[in-house]
Amino acid sequence: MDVTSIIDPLNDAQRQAVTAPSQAMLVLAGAGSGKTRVLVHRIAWQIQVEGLPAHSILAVTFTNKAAKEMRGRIENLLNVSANTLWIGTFHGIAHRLLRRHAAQAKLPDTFQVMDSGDQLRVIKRLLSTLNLDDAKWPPREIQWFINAQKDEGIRAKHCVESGDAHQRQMLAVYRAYEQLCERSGLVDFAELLLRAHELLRDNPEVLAFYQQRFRQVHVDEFQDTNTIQYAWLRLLTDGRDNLFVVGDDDQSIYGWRGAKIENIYSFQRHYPNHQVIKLEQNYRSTGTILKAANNIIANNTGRMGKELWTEAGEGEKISLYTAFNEQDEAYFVVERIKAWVNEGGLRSDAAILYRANAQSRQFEEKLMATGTPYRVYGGLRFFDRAEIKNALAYLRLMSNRDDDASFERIINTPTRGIGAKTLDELRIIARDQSISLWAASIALLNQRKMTARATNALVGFLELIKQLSLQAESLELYEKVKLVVEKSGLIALYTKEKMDKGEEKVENLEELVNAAKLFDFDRANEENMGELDMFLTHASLESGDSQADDFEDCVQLMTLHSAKGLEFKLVFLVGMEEGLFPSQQSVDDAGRLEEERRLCYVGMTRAMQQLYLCYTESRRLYGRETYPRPSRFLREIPPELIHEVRLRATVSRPVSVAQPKAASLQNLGSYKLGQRVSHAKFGEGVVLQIEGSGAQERVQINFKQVGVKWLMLAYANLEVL
DNA sequence: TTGTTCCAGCTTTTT
DNA sequence: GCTGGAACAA
Repeated sequence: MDVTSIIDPLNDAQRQAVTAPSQAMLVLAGAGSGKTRVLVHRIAWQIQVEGLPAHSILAVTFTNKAAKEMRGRIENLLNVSANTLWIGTFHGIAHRLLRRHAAQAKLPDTFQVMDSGDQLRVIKRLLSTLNLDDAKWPPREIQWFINAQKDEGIRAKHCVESGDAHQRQMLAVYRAYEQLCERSGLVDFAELLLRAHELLRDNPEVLAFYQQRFRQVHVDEFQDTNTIQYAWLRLLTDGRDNLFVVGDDDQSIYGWRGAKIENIYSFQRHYPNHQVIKLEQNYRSTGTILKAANNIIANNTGRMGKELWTEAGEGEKISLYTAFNEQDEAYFVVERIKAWVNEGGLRSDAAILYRANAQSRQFEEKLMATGTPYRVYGGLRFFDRAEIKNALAYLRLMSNRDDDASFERIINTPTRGIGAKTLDELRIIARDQSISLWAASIALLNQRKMTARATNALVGFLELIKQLSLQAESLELYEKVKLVVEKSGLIALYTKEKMDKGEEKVENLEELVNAAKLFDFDRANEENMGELDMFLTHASLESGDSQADDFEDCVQLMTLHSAKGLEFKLVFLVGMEEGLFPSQQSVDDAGRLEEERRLCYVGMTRAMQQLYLCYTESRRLYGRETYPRPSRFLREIPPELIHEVRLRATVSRPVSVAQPKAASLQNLGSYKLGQRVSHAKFGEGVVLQIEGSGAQERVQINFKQVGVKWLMLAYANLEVL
């Protein structure tokens, strides 16, 4: 067997991790140190050299993307298909266990997974049936509460009632929510993990089976595991020392959603025979970038301790740009990207990273204005779109009549004359008799108390669903989807919706049919599920990319969080200001501040060749002009690594040359960048930028007293000093 | 039922 | 200051 291809591409530390005998192992892998490579090669090693059958290996990741990549790379390395290998997300694997052992997990065979949007809707509805004012009980807060409890493994019945009225009410909602999910056969994301944990904990024969089956368990991004995920891993590997985890305490940036960095420390206590291997050689960035990143992260306390190094050279200095305001910041970045492209760089090798999504707009506008293609990450995903969720809700209801969340979603979409009144009655019956809305509809019709119109409308809806189920029975999956999309009236609804929005929705529905056609049922069809249920689960568990892979070469815009795991030759880290990064909400809490610092570390280590840091002296935020101080993280970088960009020279534009026709107004040519002017109301200032021409010509002025403002030249009545 | 107005909220995100 | 959602009027 060809072992060389597995171990040859590895450095010493990596090889040590890959070829170690089976034991508990903690691989502390710094940014860009070949973390995924170690996992992939470790698994390949076990199959090819240790002779473990592929089905006895489990590998868990956080995202579908990571799981997919890992499977692909293993198959590539071994040159065989690795279907029997269990690689998936925590939620995906948990779901698989629950499907296989639905009865032991006390779930109906037809249970459906709901995503966080569905969950929020369920909670909102619950609040109204409980007669709780959702202004006083914000649904999002309750959702957060419920998920946080579940992430800690706490069911409503385990919660200790404190005297606190607020907490008691939250608990009451939690309890009601659990009942509703039970009745509707709905399982939310956190529930998947909690149920799977309970399944193993309470069924010794199931646990024993999987403990024996999985001879090796691997975990990626271990620093991001939460309490219940780690508890689940411990059950699976109890007493067997076969847990292999890879992570980086310095890259833990999801504490706010329940990730427990402490799990890394607990690991060392729980598996006393473990071995720790540090991967510190970096294959991504220049020496300068690493030095700066190391210096920043060194300000955190309680680290495991790691220092990245590289064999590559020092590289260029880190550039620091001080912008007047966010417009100027965006302008500068876009100019630099243009220069990069002119020198032969790819746009897709350039990334603009920011702390908050709201920051993207300035950059988008400037990129748009210069005709530079770009892609913004994040935003609505395919399966999150309203029209898609509506179509899926029809399919769900066909599969499971008791799915109240879907029932509510589509009972009057498209409108079919079933109003709030009928719905209210249904809810009351459902609540009083503890039955589903579907069953309540039948009960209500039997009472024969409704008006003919309402009766007809309701009967029409029930009949529609029944008819659809009947007709769908013998059809292929994609034909079922097609049938629903057409017969439900959704296509008709969106076709007549005005503006181009409706057209897009119709296209998305067609895309859904297409997705069903391409759906790879074989991939995971060992579960006892029908094809339709598989597809619906797929829709919940993999919300799909926000846009289909666009092969156009474009500039990448994303938050620092979504940049984790990626790398770019040219990186702009923008908005490096106190209050923005670190964010205002984090500065008072040492723990949260350290998480912000890790985020900064993550951002900087994305850069391969060139790193630009930017901050502004003035920024419009929530409609207010603010004058932020430079981020403290900037001061944590040794000054000798930084090159301050002297800006005006590089940014000035030949405005008067390019726009000779702007001459209609008297002031042609008298405004240059840096020109000192005076305004009747704002006083004295300096011209920063000039835009537009003729009556639209505007100048940006930094006033001594009132700060930076844009003024229409035609009305400003400026006096040149 | 739809279009309009009003009002709160405003880090980060995957599953 | 903008956006999305909910309340309200026609």
